[in-house]
Amino acid sequence: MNLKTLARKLQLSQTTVSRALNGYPEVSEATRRRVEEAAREHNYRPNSRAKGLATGRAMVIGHVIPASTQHEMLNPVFGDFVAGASRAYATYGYDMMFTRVDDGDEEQIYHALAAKGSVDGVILQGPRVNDVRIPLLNRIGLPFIVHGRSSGIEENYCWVDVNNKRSFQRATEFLIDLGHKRIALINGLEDMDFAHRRREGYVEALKTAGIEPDPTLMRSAEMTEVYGHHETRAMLKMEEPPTAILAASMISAIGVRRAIDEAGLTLARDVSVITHDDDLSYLRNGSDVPIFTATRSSVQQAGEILSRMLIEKIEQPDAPNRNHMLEAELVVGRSTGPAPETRR
Amino acid sequence: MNLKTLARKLQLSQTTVSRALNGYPEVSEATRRRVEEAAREHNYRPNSRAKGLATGRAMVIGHVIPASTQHEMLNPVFGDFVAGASRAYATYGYDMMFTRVDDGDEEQIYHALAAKGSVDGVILQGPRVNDVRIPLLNRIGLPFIVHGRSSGIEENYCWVDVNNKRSFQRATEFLIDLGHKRIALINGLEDMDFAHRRREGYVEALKTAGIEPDPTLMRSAEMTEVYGHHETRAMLKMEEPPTAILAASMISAIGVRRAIDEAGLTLARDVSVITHDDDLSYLRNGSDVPIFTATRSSVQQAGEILSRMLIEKIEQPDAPNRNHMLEAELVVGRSTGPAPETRR
DNA sequence: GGCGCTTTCCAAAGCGCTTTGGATTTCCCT
DNA sequence: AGGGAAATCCAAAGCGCTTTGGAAAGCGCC
Repeated sequence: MNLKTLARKLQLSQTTVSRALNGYPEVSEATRRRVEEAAREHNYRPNSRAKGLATGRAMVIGHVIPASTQHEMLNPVFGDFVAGASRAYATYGYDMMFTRVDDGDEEQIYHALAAKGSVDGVILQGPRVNDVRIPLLNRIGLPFIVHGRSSGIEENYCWVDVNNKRSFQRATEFLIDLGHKRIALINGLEDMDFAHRRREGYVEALKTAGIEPDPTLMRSAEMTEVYGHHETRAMLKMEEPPTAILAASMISAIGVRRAIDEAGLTLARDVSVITHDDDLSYLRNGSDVPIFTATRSSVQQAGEILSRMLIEKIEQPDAPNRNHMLEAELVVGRSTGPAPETRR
Repeated sequence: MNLKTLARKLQLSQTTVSRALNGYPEVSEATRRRVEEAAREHNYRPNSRAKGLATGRAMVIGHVIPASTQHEMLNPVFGDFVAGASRAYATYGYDMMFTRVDDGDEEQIYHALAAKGSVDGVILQGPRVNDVRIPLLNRIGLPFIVHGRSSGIEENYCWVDVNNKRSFQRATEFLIDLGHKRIALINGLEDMDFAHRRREGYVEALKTAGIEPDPTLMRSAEMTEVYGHHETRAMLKMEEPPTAILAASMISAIGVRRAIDEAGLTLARDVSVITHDDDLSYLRNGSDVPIFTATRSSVQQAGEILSRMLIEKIEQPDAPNRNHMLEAELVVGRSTGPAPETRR
């Protein structure tokens, strides 16, 4: 069923039917009702490609997912983020499209998306330090918004980010206040901007407290469970092992915990752990009492805010770029306690 | 840059340029090269909506994601599945589109997708027992493939599934062979087909061994960490607690493990655990030695097979429906041991 | 009754591509 | 040289929608 046959069936012109369905005022309420009725009955929906061609709008938001460095899609954070984003899309009538990109082809892909006109805007996930995609997108002129920021990029762009530096600074201070001096950081990949900032916060808190940051206590990699386990096990075997560990995600914290258990140590008593908690639905930080002391910020909520802002940007291209900083809250759970030395 | 201006620039007709770019033989190699060169130089890409309108193909695969019962998207499995699928899409030139659907609107959504023509086919994720979406899609005539199967649906359809029944049957037998008699099942939601089948396998193994299934040892809910923890804690407080637990996913198994630790018991020695392992990239079951004994089947691989089969179906609509059964392998890790009674 | 205004509708152009049906040129062979 | 096949190109229609620029009808008003 297409417009033409529907119009013929109704003995009306395509124009009138189209206008009736799109809420234009030039059509009487009576015919509008008649048209809507018929549309429902015949299960008519305007062909999205034709509509897009005519309007120049795709009503689709693009997500470009790096493939070989597998961060984004495989990271459990991805699902929650997308769930949040989809909530906003659904209310505004947008669909979301994912395009996989192999490393190095990024410039290509963005050019292609813009030229093909298959999306009205894109969400830039997982920004790195000095991320070239930002100037690229500005140059191309495709509306975009960044989930996170990019240190080193001076250009003006739209972003939503968690205050990663502050939250890890606070977490570190919290441990210092508990008497810890050997505090390890099991960070994400530090070319990722969020990890870069977290490290800054961690280092700054240490320095402020007069503790010299120890490079052997700072690790960086993709935030898997196995990674958390591996690094913790290694560090616990050190001559002066850490008494506290900052982990980058719930998943890696689970690995940290496994290593602590295996070493015959007790969480909180022997080794304190603080993790960042993205508040993932499938991996809640406990039910009533949090398992881990954590810096918490819902990535699902971030997704929703982000996509809403992008849609606003698409619909009002000339509005100035907006930003939104989310503060992570520090929730105290069962994984932290006074430093062992302090106790004696 | 569009076809028209590109053609004008080349002093050629649109027809010739289009044919040159789409590999038709009616154009000389010389002009083809000239055209390709110019297209590259001007960064020309055919507008996907216009192309779609003309060809009747969207080159997009749809994923419909249930929203309120949040299983699919939030489940960490989602990311890995999509990553696998995207690999196939990328090689065949398809994009993937996600549409969020609130409960009850499913019929609507599929009708809309088909009528709007915004996708060439859909992947049906998370089939339930007696899933009405299958007859619906058959009726609508939109190409689709099911990730899993649906018990109770007799219609002919295309699917890829893990042999869930067999794998849980084997896992249960494995525990029985170790002397366990009180074996608990912490299952997923049992209106989901995969969970339904796992339970069948579990029950059948028990009965075959002459063990009467105990309803108090069978739990069912969404497979979160907190759920695994909660049910395990409850069961360990029973008069006759289980000596072995079958968990439905790595995430819930982590919760199971946490409850065992908290109860002061030791994994494998006091309580054995087997889990299903979807081989998620961020949640590998250990590095060299598996953490958990598990039935393992890569969901990423499933995604790839599934999307490839769907594309084949789209490109050859008249080919008969194909199916693909994946066998989960049983990997023995450090979470299982002989039943406590047996040891004395 | 004729004028202007609003209401209601329509024919046709245009979005950017593919594809049909032909036209033109080149080439080879007898 | 002439005829047919092969190679190369093109004009125009069509995909299904929106939107422009009017036209027709209905209305009150002087």
